[in-house]
Amino acid sequence: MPESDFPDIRGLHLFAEMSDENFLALMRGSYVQNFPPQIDLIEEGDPSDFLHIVLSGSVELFSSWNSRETSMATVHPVSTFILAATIKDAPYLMSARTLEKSRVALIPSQDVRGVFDIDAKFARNVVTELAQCYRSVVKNTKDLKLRTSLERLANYLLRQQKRAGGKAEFDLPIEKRRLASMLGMTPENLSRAFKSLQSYGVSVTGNRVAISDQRDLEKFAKPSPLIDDFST
Amino acid sequence: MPESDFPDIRGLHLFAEMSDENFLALMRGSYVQNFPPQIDLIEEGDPSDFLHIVLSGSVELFSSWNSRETSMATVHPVSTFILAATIKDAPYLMSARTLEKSRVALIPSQDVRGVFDIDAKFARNVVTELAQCYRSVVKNTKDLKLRTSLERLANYLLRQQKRAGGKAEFDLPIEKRRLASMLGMTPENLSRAFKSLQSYGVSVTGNRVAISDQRDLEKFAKPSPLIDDFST
DNA sequence: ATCCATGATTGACATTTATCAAGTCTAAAG
DNA sequence: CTTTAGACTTGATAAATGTCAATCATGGAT
Repeated sequence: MPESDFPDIRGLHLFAEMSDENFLALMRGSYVQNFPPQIDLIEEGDPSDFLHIVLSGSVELFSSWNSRETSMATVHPVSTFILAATIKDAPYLMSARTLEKSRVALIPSQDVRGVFDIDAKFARNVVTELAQCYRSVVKNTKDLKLRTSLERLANYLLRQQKRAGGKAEFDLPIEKRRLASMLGMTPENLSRAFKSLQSYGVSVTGNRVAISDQRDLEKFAKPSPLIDDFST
Repeated sequence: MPESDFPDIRGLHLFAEMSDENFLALMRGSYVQNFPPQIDLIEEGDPSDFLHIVLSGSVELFSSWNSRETSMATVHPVSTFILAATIKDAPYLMSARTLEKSRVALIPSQDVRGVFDIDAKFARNVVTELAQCYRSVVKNTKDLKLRTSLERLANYLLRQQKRAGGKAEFDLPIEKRRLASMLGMTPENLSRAFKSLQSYGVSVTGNRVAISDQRDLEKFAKPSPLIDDFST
């Protein structure tokens, strides 16, 4: 791996506090690769040989069963993915593919587990990261089970708006078909859901979303920190 | 906490490998309490002051939003719950209530975090436990998003059957209304789903389930280790 | 033993969501 | 500039799921 990539990785909370020695040991066995769009990086069920880090571009995590497929998450730079499988030395539960041209670092799982055992700071941060991931998935489950698809979309828009700086207008960061799958609905249904949200002041043209009546949309969406907050 | 409860807790993988000294330090600040059925132990949103351990009885984890409620998991002895909140020092994402008369140990979260920082073995096992929890929730999400309610029920029955020893007959370990909520459906729908599964050789009387044609049910349910296996 | 509260079931119906089949739009390639 | 492939949309329809109301168990309490 070129040393120019070190800072990005070191900047991740996960790697920020470990010793230089251990960090370099991890980097030594790792490598970086550039992938074109729509390339499968991981297939669920495979042994978890590498911890992956998206350095640029973006990666979709998805799962399949019985010839159905669903989007589980989109990973943006700079983030790791499939940490749990790496730590547990268990098969991947999700597949991964690039959405666009992407640069991905690969750290051998064995090395990660090795350093985990000897570097307490790293171990500490692995735990924080895992706890964070766990809580994200729990929130997602609550979103899925407690809300209708229309409510999920409304709250998604509010989350996205906040993430984009809170302005009344912002761009959807992913394709609508993928968004539909993330929210657990069909693309057709998403189209109709956007239409229904017009009554609450939401208008969409292409990827651009405008929220004309913030108050009204929030009254409908009823966002909750215990489902919609990123951090906590 | 009475010393008689120590072995049960020490027997948990989470606490099995830490030093005696640190284990006793944890126990020193902890206490045990007996609760009647249907008592709220935790309300989501509260600060996570204690790591909880079910010693006997059983506890339901559930969540609410907009006056709806959903069952997230049932915790059986001997297991901890809400470890992630404790470690992150973040508010609980789920509420908890006893389902039956239950004995619950409470370990101050601050102590858990303290020992976590000085006991590498404990830290190691916290990570394993968290990774396990994370993967469980991911499997649950796949179950919810990739399967219809009928398929979820069929696979639930197969999992329960395996857990009960693989016999053709076994008992449902929870109320049907709660099962319905766990599976993301209404009690009425669960009733109809059981009826629909008759065509695949499933018969239910009260809590007793009998599977007459294992092959047929599996052909319909299409269980997958990446969704239905407990361990991996 | 009877009563009563609670959960489970059933039927009728409404709502939500998915599916299928056209279409429209858009952006990149020739 | 035109073509074309893919995403998006729309309408019609079907399937799945939820709601409401009534009824049927079942197991404790009196």
